[in-house]
Amino acid sequence: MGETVGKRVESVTSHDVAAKAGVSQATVARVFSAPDKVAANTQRRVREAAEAMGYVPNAIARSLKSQRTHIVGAVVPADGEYWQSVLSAFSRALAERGEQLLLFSFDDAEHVSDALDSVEQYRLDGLVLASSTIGQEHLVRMRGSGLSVVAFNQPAAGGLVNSVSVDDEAGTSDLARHLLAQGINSAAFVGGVADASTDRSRYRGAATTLAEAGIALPYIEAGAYTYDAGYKAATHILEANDRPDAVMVASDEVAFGLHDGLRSGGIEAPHDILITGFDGLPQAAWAGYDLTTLVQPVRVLVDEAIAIISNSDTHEGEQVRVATGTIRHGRTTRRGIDDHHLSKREDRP
Amino acid sequence: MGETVGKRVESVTSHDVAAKAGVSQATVARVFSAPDKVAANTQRRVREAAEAMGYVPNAIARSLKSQRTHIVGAVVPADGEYWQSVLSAFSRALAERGEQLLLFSFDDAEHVSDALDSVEQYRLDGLVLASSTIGQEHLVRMRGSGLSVVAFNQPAAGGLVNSVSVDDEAGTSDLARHLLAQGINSAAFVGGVADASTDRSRYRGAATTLAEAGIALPYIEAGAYTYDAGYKAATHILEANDRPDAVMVASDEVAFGLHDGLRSGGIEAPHDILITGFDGLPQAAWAGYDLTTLVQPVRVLVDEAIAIISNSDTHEGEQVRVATGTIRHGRTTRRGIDDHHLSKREDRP
DNA sequence: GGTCGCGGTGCGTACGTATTCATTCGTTGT
DNA sequence: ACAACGAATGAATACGTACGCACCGCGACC
Repeated sequence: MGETVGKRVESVTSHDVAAKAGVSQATVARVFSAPDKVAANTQRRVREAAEAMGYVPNAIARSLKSQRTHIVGAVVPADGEYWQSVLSAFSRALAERGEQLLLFSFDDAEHVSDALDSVEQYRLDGLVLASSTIGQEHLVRMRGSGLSVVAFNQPAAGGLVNSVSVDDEAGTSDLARHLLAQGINSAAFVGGVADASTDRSRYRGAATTLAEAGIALPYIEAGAYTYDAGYKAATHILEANDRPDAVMVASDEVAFGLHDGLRSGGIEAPHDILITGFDGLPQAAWAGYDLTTLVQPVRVLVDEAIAIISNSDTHEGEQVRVATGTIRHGRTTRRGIDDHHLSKREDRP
Repeated sequence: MGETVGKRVESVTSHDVAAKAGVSQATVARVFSAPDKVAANTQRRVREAAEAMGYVPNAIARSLKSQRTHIVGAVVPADGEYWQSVLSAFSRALAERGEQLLLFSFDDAEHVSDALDSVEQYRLDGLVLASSTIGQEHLVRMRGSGLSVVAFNQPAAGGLVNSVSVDDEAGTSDLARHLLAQGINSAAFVGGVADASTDRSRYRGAATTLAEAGIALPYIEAGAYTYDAGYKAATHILEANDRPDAVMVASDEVAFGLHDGLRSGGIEAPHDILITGFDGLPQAAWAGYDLTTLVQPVRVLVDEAIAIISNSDTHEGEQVRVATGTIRHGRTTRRGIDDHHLSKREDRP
């Protein structure tokens, strides 16, 4: 183990390269930031020297000088399948544009504040705030910090900061219409957290549309946007006197739990009950679920968010983009194998 | 320079605060980086001025001076449930230590190189390389760049760079013993990508242990570590002349697909076949699967990785940590539902 | 042929902070 | 009471790069 003689890997700078190539530091800097301003001949000499010395431009110093970090921050909940897919999409989209992604994920609302403290110190080019559990006081604070902020799927943030979100209300409205087309006569709604703005919007879209058909939509709160919460919420359906024809769930992950919870109680979809989700997670396509759900146009939302961030002269609170999702038609609402019309089914053991 | 009187949302620096508080810039800097070196009285004045002006220390400048960014990079595949859980764990662990996480995720191997280019420019405190699809040439290159690198679950990297990984061989060996205890007489192994080092290790552990009991272990390659690949691989089992008693799968996500693929072919676990996975994903605990799997001690691995990175004087290639997982006993290997006595809670059609 | 224009390069400086060194002042030891 | 000392602070500098400005040489235009 004698190849490296001490910690001698230190910091070869543009000055070092300049000396070796026989040019000035400024020229070296230009080679790597504005190549068209340097003669081809000189450029080749510099690049050779840089290569030989293992020179790599220092992005930190560059950022300090240029006041642009090329880093976008993302504050995202640590848990939840949906947020992970959003994060993945952001990472991809930013990489394509040569931007880096600084990740702040948090368990509970407590840590959000700590994360935002750090956010301010790094002079990021932009900041994406995901999760509807971020309080308004944080939004206001970030707005004042001078960087361009965009709230992701947090409808309530509209007017405070830029925001992009899926059209929750239109989404559940579409799903409700789809259920009506299947001939349902009753339904229930399973939400995650009742006072989340997305939860309210999604319920409203469903309830309004069903009301037009004269169908009431009782609300059941699972308590969290998790599989377990959905599994437990199934008992509310199982123990009800008259079982609804369909259950609309506020998120796919909760829907998976509900699906399995109902099955453990002997209720199968779509035979005994119809189920719809929301989000369009990859798992919704898994054969084990094959869930009918509203697929969020994540890529569109992400691109919009990045566009807003890049366009730095957008005044805060002005941009409010809403994208509409599309229905994925899965097994869980596929009627007709053994019953063409809906009626209360008591023929199950 | 003079006092700029007017609307200045941008850049309130330590100099500005110093002027307002009637102290020098050095004192302001000390208040925020070494508070115990400043008199309480002065400190209060400075903090008040800073608060009033909305001063926030500039982490970029700090990093340039101190040569430490407090940012750790992570190169992680964009897809795959397992990697997302690892990422989540890293994010949490780093946040607790006041470090930030710069995320580089990639779709295919092409983009890895681009990502690593960026990695070098930001002078990160450390770098985590996840995914076994990172070529050795990249490892060597990173090793030479002077930052402390640690390979995550990439056994083949041992000796080249620091590495932490789960004990694949011991894991599948344990699972195999568990299966033997269930009385199996035949088995098959479904891998993801045949030439991945983790795939080979996991197969070896299973095959060796089963061989001791006189059981051969044919290898089936799913082609990828995805649900769909597992679903398709099920056909190999379904079409086989004599169906094995058990299938050991190299990853949970593939196991889920296999499970559902077998079910669609009328083969149910554990009634007709036993299934084991590997990784210990949250979904393995979902009632729909309840998969027997080897739970990776992700938190331990992550902590080890961070410890190696923090301990900057560890020479590359010296640290090779291996952690052993624990078996999660799920439904998919629970023999006796139909063989022996069992309290049937519900009948399956 | 002189001046204008322009591509190409060097010099100097600024980005905002951390830290070394020197200086001042109040305190303690004998 | 005087010297020695430590705590507190200010002045100056360095971290590595980008960019404005000045400068130089050379072809073009009138």
